[in-house]
Amino acid sequence: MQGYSTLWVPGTDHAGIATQIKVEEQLRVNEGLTRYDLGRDRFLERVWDWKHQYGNRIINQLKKLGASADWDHERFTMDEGCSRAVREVFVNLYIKGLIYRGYRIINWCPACRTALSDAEVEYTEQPGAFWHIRYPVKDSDEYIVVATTRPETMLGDTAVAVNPSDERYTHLVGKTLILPLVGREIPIIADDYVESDFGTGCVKITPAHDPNDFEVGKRHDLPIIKVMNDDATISAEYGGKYAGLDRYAARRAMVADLEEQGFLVKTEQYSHNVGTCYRCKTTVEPLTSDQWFVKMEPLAKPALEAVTSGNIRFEPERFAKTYINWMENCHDWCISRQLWWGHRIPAFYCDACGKMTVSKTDITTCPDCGAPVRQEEDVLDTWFSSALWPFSTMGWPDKTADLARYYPTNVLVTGYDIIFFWVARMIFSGLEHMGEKPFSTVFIHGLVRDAQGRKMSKSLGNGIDPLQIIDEYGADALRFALATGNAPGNDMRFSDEKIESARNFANKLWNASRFVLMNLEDGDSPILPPEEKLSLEDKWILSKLNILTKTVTENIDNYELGIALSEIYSFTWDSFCDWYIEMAKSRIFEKGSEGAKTARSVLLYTLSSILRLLHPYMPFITEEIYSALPGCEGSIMVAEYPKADDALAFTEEALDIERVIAAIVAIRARRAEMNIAPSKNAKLYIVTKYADTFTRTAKILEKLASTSEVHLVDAYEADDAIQIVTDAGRFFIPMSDVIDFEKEKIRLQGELERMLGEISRIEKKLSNEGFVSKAPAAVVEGEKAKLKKYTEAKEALLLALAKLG
RNA sequence: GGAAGGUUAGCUCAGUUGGGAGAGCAUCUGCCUUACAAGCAGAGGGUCAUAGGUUCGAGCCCUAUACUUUCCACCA
Repeated sequence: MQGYSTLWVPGTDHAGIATQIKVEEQLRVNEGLTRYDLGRDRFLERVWDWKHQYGNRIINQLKKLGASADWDHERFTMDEGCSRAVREVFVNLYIKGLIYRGYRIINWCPACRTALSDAEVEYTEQPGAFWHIRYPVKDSDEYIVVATTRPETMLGDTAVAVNPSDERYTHLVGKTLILPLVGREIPIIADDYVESDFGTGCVKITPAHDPNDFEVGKRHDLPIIKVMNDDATISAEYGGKYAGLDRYAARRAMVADLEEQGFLVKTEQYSHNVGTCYRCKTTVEPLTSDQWFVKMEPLAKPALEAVTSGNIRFEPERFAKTYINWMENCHDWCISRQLWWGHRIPAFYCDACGKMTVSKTDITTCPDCGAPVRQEEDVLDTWFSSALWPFSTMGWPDKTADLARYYPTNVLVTGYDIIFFWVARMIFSGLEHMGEKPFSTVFIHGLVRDAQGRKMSKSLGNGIDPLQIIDEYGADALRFALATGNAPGNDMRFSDEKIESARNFANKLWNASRFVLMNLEDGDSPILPPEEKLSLEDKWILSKLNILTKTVTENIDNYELGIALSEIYSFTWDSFCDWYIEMAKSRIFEKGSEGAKTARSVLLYTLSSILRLLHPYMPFITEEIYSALPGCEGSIMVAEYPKADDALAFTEEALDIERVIAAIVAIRARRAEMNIAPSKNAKLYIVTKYADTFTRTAKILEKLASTSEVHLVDAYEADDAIQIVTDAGRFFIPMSDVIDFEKEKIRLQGELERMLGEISRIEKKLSNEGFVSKAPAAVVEGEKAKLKKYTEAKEALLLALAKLG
């Protein structure tokens, strides 16, 4: 609408874990099969079937919402183009040494049977116990007590650590312990990682099942003993009598045995944070495993710099801190997943010669020895492909026209919950592979919660189906409700009241439009007549519209969508409907008159402007109404967005109407207070120094204040007042109740100052010879016109101030 | 443990260079006034969490406290 070429790429990612779980569940429930029963290829066919059946839902929801996306440009992370980009990136990073394969400790979900990245682990506070266990020192009566929340992992203990400065244990460092239940000998080591004042000051070290222990193990060159299988049962190799038991069953059994054999010193109740799988909520088991990683340090550095330098800006700004904090502290990114649904890692193993080949294209034989190769079974983290979205969707690695035109893009809009998952990774991926940031501004919005403020979730069943809301209230109402009364980045509660109010607004706009349309005559258009034909109230609404246009544009430019919308709302409802239309009626109903024609033009002009200002928020109703207006050709989608025009700033006239409105409000209030029925007309005597204003608006007063006669009396003294004369008596309203002279004075002075500022700014500009000679003539003329306008406004303000004394 | 946010009308929330305390919903009163009862016209309702400070002036800026939400890290 503002004439820019824009692109919104709609699309979806393949949601690796979530989708695979869903299809596996379907398979199990409907056919009693597992994915292994089908085998990889046939299982993937099923997933694609599922994708084709349900994958369009999001897209359809977007369409139903009226999203103005480029639907021909729709992309999916598993489509051909995106997949090609994934391979390109993977191989490039591998060659650069930024992707490596390693035996590391990772987060393992025993239910999904896959590795998870750090970001995919959610911590929840859970009650647990803290078991204090006695570890006897070899060839001695001494012992050490360790405290643990996961006694089952002691099967994999390869040391006990104490703090080197902890004098209680100094004499034991270097000695050997006998691991209870197992009988294995393990050393006592000293490491700064241990905090003396927590627990007993002694930590059992299980490098295979704890990330910190893994680090300690590396430092002390400890063996890694992995005691759990992929399904979190105890392994046969190291499990002894506990082999095959589930981790929790093993825990119970071992605690019982420890107690029986006198190793259990005490059991404390203890509440602690437990990592769970973000998809299935199963408690994550840290364990060592062969996985693929992205080396983060070299990527994080420029990504950090891009934001700290302001090259990429977060809106609202506070989210930059979230981002920076994460980027500064992130570990290497585990990108392999033991799933089938996803981009299969393009690494090929030769069993004959042991060589591994990473390749952009599929290979069947080893480039070294010619023997057949087998491809890596693992797939990539979904976010690995989502991270490439800004360029993978533009045809990269080819140098396409789209890529040249739309990379980098301006704004990324997303929720704060995926700043780490998505935004961070798009930024470092874009910088690394394109050599340039993917976008300039990250516009963060909050989350929609239910009416009680809870996060929407499947288990609570408190989610909202947008399609159902749209069905009931309309897409425009939904959009309005989501945009209004909400500051950027803040969560909002979704409630029926809110959407009903939005629906009512749409209804109000519809009815106002009906009024305008049903009163039109042939030849009417939204083109304004010359200024001298405009009435006071015309000038008032046009001035207000002009201010509105300015405010809305400024706020949208500043990403303040909610403020902009509420301005449109109150202008439309309060100013346009409640006052202007009511004021215009007296002229409108004088069919065939010049005044009626003018009023219709102003109605059309204002309505058309409202529709265009509102269109980004409420596309459907605005399009529908706009298409019915005379002089509004084509789709509103490509109509020009209103621009502020100071030729329509009628400051003085607007003030006059504000006074009349104040008077009417005061009269109505007094009537209501005195129980004068609205149907009862009253006579009005206005004693005022604003006689001129009230003369010109007598008809409006008559109608909107339910009076039969309006009499004006010039005032020479300061005893201005409105008198209401009815059968019931005579009521006085001091003019000072209607117009707060002091406040008005302050307001006018403020206005005057602004005008003087504008005037001096323009005068300075015009006195600059360079500007006058070099700027286009139209621009110079425009400035001169503005100067004239402002000067007039200044005179008017001075006059008004003089009136106030 | 670290960080960010919140505390404003009965409820849900706006309030962006410090000067008017607001909206929607709810409540009360009166109205089917020829666009609209999903509406119109009135009305009531708030020591802007607390305590200090800066300022002519603070919901807004500073300091501290209380309560609360979320994120990150995670002590075995």
